[in-house]
Amino acid sequence: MSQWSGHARQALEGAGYRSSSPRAAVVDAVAELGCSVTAREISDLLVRRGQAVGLASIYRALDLLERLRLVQRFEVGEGAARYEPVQPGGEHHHHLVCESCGEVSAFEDPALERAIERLSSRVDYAVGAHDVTLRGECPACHAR
Amino acid sequence: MSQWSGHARQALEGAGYRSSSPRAAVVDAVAELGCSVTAREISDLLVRRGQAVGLASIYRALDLLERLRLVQRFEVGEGAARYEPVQPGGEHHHHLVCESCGEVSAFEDPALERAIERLSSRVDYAVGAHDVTLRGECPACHAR
DNA sequence: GTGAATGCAAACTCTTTGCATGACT
DNA sequence: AGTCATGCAAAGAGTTTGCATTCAC
Repeated sequence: MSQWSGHARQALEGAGYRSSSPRAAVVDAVAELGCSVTAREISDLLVRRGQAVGLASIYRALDLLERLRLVQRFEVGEGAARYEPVQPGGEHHHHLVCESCGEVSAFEDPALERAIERLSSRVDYAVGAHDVTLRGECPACHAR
Repeated sequence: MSQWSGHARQALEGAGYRSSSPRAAVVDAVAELGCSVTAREISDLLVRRGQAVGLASIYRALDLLERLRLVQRFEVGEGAARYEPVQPGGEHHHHLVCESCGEVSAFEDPALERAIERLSSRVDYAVGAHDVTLRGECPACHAR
């Protein structure tokens, strides 16, 4: 994951963007928090660390990272957008959302990826990305 | 689709909810607009028809329909939630979103459903629902 | 008649934007 | 020096909530 932050900084620089410390702090926070982060969570982490960055700048940084395809934005229906680092290798995962407690966890499934790939070549859209969300109850909530 | 509105009204009544005309109008609007509707789109349709219903009541009705699993809520990243009727038979589809013009269209794919089903039984969540979004360019935007 | 549903307006949350200040190259 | 980036505060959009009124049963 730390390898992602290097990748991201390099990509930003290569695209001609300045490497200011607020921006770098956001990149680090995304790298550290990893899968499924909220703008507010990034802000909270940076405040705790004493590197507070204005929320507006966090959104601007995330927006930029998204345009450079360094993060992917998605929503699971809590009103807040979630972001996660895009791995340079292309590996990626999808999400399980617990409808009781809101927990978001990740899974990978090659068979699912293959099905989506085959499907993508069949539809009339030029498909560039996809995401899958499974909803249900996490083991902890289910036990009750 | 009209069969859905009957199903929905019956389910509402059966669950002990009053059948007021604003609520019925929302059900009809969802049935008519079908796949992928926004609260504002419902409101606009009802205004055009002269059956205007307050936005708050539309949200309350949608919320209720969702709790009764008569509609499913999802978001494709435009800030507004989308809703669609849940067919009693269980047939369902997923969505293609054009990243250029925002158009949302639907597709079905049995192979994808099978992959998700197999996957669902393997994860440690009790999976109750799923959704898949493919993002890319629609044929019209791609032509440019 | 009684409790549920509605409508309006105010409140909230998340996100974006305008603008003056400050920082990289 | 010249931009680009930041921070703050205000503006926006979507959604929710409080409360008095209306309506279904």
